[in-house]
Amino acid sequence: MGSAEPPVADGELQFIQHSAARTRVLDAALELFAVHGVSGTSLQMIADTVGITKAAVYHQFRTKNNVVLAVTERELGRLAPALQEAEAHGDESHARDALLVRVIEMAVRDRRLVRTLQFDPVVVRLLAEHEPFQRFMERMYRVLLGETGVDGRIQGAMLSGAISSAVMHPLVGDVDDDTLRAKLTDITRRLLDLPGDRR
Amino acid sequence: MGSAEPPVADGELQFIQHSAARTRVLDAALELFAVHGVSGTSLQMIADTVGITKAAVYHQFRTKNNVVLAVTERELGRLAPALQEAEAHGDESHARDALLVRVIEMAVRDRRLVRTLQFDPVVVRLLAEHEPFQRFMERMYRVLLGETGVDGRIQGAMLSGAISSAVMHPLVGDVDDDTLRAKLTDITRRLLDLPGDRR
DNA sequence: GTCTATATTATGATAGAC
DNA sequence: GTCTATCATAATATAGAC
Repeated sequence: MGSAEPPVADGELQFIQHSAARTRVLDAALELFAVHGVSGTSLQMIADTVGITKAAVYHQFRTKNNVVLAVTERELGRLAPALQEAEAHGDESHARDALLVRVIEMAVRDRRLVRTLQFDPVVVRLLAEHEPFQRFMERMYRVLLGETGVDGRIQGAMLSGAISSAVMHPLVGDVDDDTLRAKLTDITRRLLDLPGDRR
Repeated sequence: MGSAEPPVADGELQFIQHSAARTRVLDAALELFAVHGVSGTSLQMIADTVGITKAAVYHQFRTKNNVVLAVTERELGRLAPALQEAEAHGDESHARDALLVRVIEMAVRDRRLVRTLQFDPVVVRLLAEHEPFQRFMERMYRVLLGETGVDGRIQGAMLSGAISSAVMHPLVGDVDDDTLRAKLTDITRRLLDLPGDRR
């Protein structure tokens, strides 16, 4: 591992502070990923967006894959504090609700990024292959769903997709953030209460 | 428009019969798109999977984009009969339910393809840019949602994502088709009834 | 319908100067 | 931290023979 690059996705996911230059690259990459997908985004496009050359990007990240990793890690890591708070919370039901609110908040605010983080094939493979990501998502679902039988897992899958889709779907492109957040929170809460009133 | 290629996505979406050679290409393309995404899939990969050369693929489709178009058109077109039936149905509520069942059926059966058709950036752009696709999706949502205020659109966005996600999420990878279809139908019906019992 | 061969451009990646 | 220059490879696409 080179001296320029921080450890990538080993240990627990957390907030990671990047240098200004790296942050510019990651911001540009994320924005481009959202529009063209990861595979449809070249390092040249990223470099052009930042206003530097490819070589300068390679000074910050050894491979394109490391850019994808860093982006995914950074964005997922933004949920880490909310997750930790929820896990520390005494009341299970309140913890779930609090985390849900934070997840919806982030999804609504960063609508454009949701498709990339949840559905891009490259990111999906990353999430499946790297243990820290898996562990993080497991913790998320443990809080959001409680114990996970078949019903709970189907429910969780639907929930995650419903939230994602609700913020990125063309149907709701013109709905403002506040309205969307409110409706989404409301419907999601009811969805979680559906099968047998599990509260 | 060349003599070898059929009209692509003008007029209404419908079942389209392709030649055996074209069908082989489209099948391979769809399978590869599902794994690597559209941008992550090259014509070389498609050719290799079919067992022919790139040139042979180009004999069937003038550009890669036309392959993507044809794939999208073919798969979406498979819902056309169900949509027409539903539109012809007298009772609005029964029509909605019948279409829903067909959509879920197809989503569950072709789990691997859902991510591509619903979320791949290239396909999403296609759907947004080509009128026939837009018109088709409008008709789908008209039947599934009835009149479309803000609430209905948010609900529709959630519904589409919830179904998609429920069939493609790692959480439900080991759930068999029958179980998944049953639970999904059940939860979806309840989701549609949620805000103010709109039946 | 499929092939070989080729043109053109873009891609991920590296070396070394400033 | 950024640059110019370069490399090897892979991409989309075409021409023309069988």
